[in-house]
Amino acid sequence: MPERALPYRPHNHEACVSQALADARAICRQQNARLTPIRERVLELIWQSHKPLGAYDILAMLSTEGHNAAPPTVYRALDFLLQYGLVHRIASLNAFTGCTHAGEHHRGTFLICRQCGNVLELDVPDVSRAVEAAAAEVAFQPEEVTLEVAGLCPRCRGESGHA
Amino acid sequence: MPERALPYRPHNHEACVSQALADARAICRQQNARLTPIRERVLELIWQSHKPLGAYDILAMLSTEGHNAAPPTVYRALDFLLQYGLVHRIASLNAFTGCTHAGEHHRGTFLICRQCGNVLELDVPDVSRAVEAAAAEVAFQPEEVTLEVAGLCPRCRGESGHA
DNA sequence: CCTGCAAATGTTATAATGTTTCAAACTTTG
DNA sequence: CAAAGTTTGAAACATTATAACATTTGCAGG
Repeated sequence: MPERALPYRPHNHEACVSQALADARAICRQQNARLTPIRERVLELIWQSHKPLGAYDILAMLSTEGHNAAPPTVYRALDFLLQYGLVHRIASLNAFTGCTHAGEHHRGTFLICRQCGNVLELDVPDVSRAVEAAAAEVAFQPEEVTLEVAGLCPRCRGESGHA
Repeated sequence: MPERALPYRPHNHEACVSQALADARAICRQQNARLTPIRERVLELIWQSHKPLGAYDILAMLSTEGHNAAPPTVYRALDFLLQYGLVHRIASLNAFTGCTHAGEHHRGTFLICRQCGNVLELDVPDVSRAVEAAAAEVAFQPEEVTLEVAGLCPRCRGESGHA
C-alpha cells in the first residue's frame, strides 16, 4: 500500500473508485441532491479512467453499454457533478476528471502529464494566496481560478530522460 | 494620460495597437519570421478589440472587409502568432488576446472580467514560484502553465456593488 | 531569367465540442 | 390523486477546430 495515493504510484484503483462513489453519495444525501443512476454512472466512468474524459468519450462508453444517450444527457450530468464539486473540468483539455477533494465547490491546481495523460490535483495554498494578492493589487475580485500545468510526471520523466 | 496603461483606465487605444504592431514587426524581423499581411491583420484585429476574440469572430471581421477567408486561414495565423508569443490563447474562453509582454514564449496570469469581458495580463513571479515549488514537491516537471482568473474588474465591481 | 524547393495560403470537407428546444417521464408534496 | 417541479429523452443546431489536398508566393541557385 502506498504512503499516499498519488496516481503515479500503483494502487488499488477499484478501491479509489468505490470510495469516491461512497463519498459522492454521502455528499449528495447531505445536500438533498439527487445522485441519479446516470449521474452516478458518469461519475464512476470518470473515476475509472486514469485520464480526464471528454464528454463524447463518456457518451461513447454509455452507448457501448446499451444506454443510448444524446450529448445533453452527458453534459447535464457533468453540470450536476461540477456543481457539487464531484468533478473538475480541465479547460485546456476540454475534459473532466474526478475531484480528489470533493465536498465543497473549489478549484485546485492540476498537474497534467502530456505523455501519459494522468492528472494530479493539488491544493496549493501558496499559489492561491499569491493569486489573490496579485488580484488585490489591481483591485480585481477573483471568483474562479483555472490553474492547469502541463508537463511531465515523474514516471514519464524517468522514462524519456533518465534521472 | 494614465500612470500605467491598465485596460481599465481610459487611454489612447490606437496608440496601444500601433505600438503592439511595431513590436511585433521588430520581433519577427529579428527572428526571421514572416509577419505576412494576413498574420499582421489578425494581430491588429485582436489588439483593436477590448476583449478576447474567438477565431470565428476574426473570421467574420475579415469577411466584412472583403477577405473571404476560411477557418484554417485564421487558425494558421493564430498558430503563428502564438508561436512567436504575440498573442495568448485563453482556454476558458476559447479566445485570443494580444500579449502585453510580447517577445518570448511565455505564459502569464490572466484576470478576466465576467461582466465587461476585459482581460488584464499580469506577470506574477510569486505565483510562478509557488507553482514551480508545488510541482517540484511531487517531482513534476512543468512546461506550460494556464492560469486564468475569472471575476470582476474594478470598474464593474464599482457599478454593481458600490465600494 | 527560370527552375525548383519550401513556405504560405486557398478551398472543401469534416471532426470535435457544446447548446437550444420541446416533449415525456419521474418525484415530491399538498 | 393532482399539481408543480425536476430529470431525462430526442432532434436539431451552433460553435470551435482540424484534415487533406490544390494553388500561389518568395526566394536561392543554376
